[in-house]
Amino acid sequence: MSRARAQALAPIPMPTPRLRFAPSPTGYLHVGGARTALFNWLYARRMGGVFVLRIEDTDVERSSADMVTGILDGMRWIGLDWDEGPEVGGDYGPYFQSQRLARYRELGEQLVRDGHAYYCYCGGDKGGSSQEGSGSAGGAQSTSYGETEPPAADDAAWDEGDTPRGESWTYDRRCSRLTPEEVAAREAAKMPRAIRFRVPTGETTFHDLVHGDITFDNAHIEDFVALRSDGHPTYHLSVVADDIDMAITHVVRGDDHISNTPKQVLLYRAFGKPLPAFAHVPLILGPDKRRLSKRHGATSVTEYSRQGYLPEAMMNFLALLGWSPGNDQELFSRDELVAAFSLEGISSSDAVFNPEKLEWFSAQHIARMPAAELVRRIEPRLREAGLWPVKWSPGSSFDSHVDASLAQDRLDPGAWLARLIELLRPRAKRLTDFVEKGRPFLVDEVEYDADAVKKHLSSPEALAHLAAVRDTCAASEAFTAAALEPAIRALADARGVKAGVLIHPTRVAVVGRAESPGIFEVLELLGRERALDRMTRALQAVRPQG
RNA sequence: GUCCCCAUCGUCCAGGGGUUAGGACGCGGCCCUUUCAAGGCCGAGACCCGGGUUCGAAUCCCGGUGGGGACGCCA
Repeated sequence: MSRARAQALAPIPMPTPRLRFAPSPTGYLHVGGARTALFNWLYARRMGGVFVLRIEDTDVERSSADMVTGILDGMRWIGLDWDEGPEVGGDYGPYFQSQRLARYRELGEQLVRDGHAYYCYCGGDKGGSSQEGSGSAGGAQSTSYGETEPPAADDAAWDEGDTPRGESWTYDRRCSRLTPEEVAAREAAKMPRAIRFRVPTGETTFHDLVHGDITFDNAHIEDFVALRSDGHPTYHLSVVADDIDMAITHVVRGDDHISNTPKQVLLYRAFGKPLPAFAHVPLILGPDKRRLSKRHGATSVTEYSRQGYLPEAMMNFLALLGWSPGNDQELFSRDELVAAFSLEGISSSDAVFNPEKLEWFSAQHIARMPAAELVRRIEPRLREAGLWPVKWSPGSSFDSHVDASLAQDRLDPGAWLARLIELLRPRAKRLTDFVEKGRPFLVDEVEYDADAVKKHLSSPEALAHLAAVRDTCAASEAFTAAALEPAIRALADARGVKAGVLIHPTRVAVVGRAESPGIFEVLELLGRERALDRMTRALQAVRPQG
């Protein structure tokens, strides 16, 4: 606190915050990565800093250009833009690690020269690891069922050997002890060599903005490979090299990187560079509390886009998954999030992804979206479903399949569509709902739901009511909700029934379903011709059975 | 197994030495109502356990338990 005061008195020039999101293009953008990107972006925007997008494609085998495109699209969909990176460039490029390989090699050699690393000729396998435990045959870790579980009671003997049970298999550093002659011999033999970092003894501590100080005993840190024998860097080297070269000030990433951080801290020190600020954000879990993955269903943001969730909702939802403004506000626009965001608000415990709440956010953002914008978002979906009712654009004429009587009523297609959307809006959770619930208004032939017909349109009484309603509607001078409602209510009185008794069959007749927006608005929107026609046809279709 | 992180309603969060422990999603009920929603109101629902510090602990400390993550020439 006193430091903050001192700053207020005599501002220390703070470098512009530079944050980055550094996805590996080995898969689509999933919600966990999206949230990490979001937190970085929010903080950069909040602080007036720079948001860098860097593609970590050093794993040539698993990376692909398609995935890069997918990730970029996913970020754009959520509403994240980047100041430096693919497609926009920047002063610290290139932003693909595959284009920075020379730099990593240079840095790798520098580590060796400075004594922080050494050449390792052990090859791709783990040769030189600790001996296998006496009981473990095979050594295939992934099928560890029986042999990794020692006998419970008489396990004292397991602890006696010089390879204590449970010791992690760390590289035994054999190549670090090679004499210059031995190294020369191997070089002469052109043996492939990797560069391994020489982890010093002692402890490594770093400060984490969400977890506080975290300390690791270096004894638990392996002499990790920094540069592979094929000349490609490992993640640790490339990340540190780039974060240094790109002047990254804040590293905000998933909790799963905490155990990588001490290795990277060691690299920063070996390079003689100051550490960035670290903030490790909690992970997003599935309902089973395990790390979110494909088997939990949709995890790619593209999939949520396809399912019609609003990107505003996704951003809002993701922001609140592991972060809080400190009060009870939940609904945020993008600008409000930027204004409210702080690293202090990030929580330290993992969060379970709750699709139902995401859907609620989506409904809330739909409810708040300006009408014109909503139409713009819905249009491509209606077109795709063959339901777009306007020939060219809002303001021109209706497509042929929409009732000519609408044109007679001198309704502008854009206005008509806007009214339809407003009727649907409070019932919509996703953009797909507008297609689904709007369909009866946009087709020539309604599909009749069998259950609805059975329930509301099968009895002789219901059909008689429907016929009466049709006649009343036909007689109504104006085909508007305001005119139809009193007329139909009066009809109900005259027939000695509640209005609902008339309305149910009418609804099923005109939209084919038991649910719809208010029936009077529905009738008005449908227009006289289509509404009467549907009632008539319903009567004809059902009568023979009644 | 080893190391690291974490622990408030089912879920997401707020709070935090003395509170009727707050909000949201979901759930139940009521209101509104022509249906379905939306909206409004009400309700059920939580501080992991054990020690310690303290007049007082959900809150601070320690231990346990539980959960998660990491232990690659993947990122």
